[in-house]
Amino acid sequence: MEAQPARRRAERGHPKTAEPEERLRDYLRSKNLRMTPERRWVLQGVLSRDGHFDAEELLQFLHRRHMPVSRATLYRTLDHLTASGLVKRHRFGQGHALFEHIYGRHHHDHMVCDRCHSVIEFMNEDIERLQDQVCSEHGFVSTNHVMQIFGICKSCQEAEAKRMSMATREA
Amino acid sequence: MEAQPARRRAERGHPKTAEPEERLRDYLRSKNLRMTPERRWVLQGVLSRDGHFDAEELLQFLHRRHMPVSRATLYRTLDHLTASGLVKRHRFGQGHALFEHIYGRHHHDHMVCDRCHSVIEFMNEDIERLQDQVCSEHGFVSTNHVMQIFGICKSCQEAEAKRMSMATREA
DNA sequence: CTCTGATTGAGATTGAGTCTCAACTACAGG
DNA sequence: CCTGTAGTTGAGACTCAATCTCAATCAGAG
Repeated sequence: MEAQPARRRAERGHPKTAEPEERLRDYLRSKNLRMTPERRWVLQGVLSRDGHFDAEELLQFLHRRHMPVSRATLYRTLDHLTASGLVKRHRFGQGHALFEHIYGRHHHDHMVCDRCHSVIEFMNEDIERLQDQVCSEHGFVSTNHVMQIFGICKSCQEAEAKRMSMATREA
Repeated sequence: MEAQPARRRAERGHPKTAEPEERLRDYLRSKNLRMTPERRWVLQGVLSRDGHFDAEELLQFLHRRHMPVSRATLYRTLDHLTASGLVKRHRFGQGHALFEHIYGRHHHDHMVCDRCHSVIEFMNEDIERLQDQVCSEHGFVSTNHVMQIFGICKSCQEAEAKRMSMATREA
């Protein structure tokens, strides 16, 4: 919320990973952990992905890019990235977890289509405020929340409507 | 929302499972599925549990009560109960799914304590209304939603505060 | 440069949940 | 009350995301 020091301005042109890497390093240091090439690679991979991805997908991506990280290390690093607030882990109904990097992004919630599994992001200040209110009513200190609305997205509804009208015409 | 037929009134004294069983039966019939002892047992077990439970726990409970349902059948039946709107499935962070029966209960959301894993239920009309509003803004038809707030509950905060003050006194 | 405790990866392991299939059974229709 | 058939069950095999093991390796403070 405070004004950025002038020094920050000079960094604008830097590679996108420089600052988050610094943040990861700080986190690691605070836990007596070490920066390693593998952790750097995972961070890079995570930042390069838009939207939601799963661990397997990221693993493939890293291998294609000649950043050979083992599955074990990938999961371990995703835990650290989550703990350091650079990444968020989701569980949308299906089996496995999905991740998204939240560095430099605003908080948002999700609508998930039960048909096509597409994900719509949204954010509503009023809801957020009410959530805080509910928490304080219960003396609960919130560190995080998820809100997922499941249903049918607009285009799936339209597809459905079209299919219905076709069927009716035939009869 | 309509007035109940007079016939309903006479059922007040019936065992708690009679009406939900009817509802399950209707659902099964609509899908060309059959009512079986196993499905009845699972329904009974589910209704007898307050709050959240996992599949394994329910399995043990049923076996103790001499209602020997296999793991496969339990999962299959929980799917049907979920589809018929008698049960809700949750995934609070941890690995496995938790269930709760929602027959005769009002919709509610959850706060989950990261320390002690206790779950606080809450319900806020304003939030619900805003969610509907967000959906209609996106032409999204919602069938279901989950909202989970993670953080530290009141009693864990107090425990923490006490521990801190002890530590300080020592130094 | 050295030493120590953190880190890594291959592969084994876990565990929730699903699948298979032969034996069984609910129930609609005689 | 039978009978036929299509749905149901359970033991155990299987899946697959995620975690664990442990010997070899390495980061980084001093």
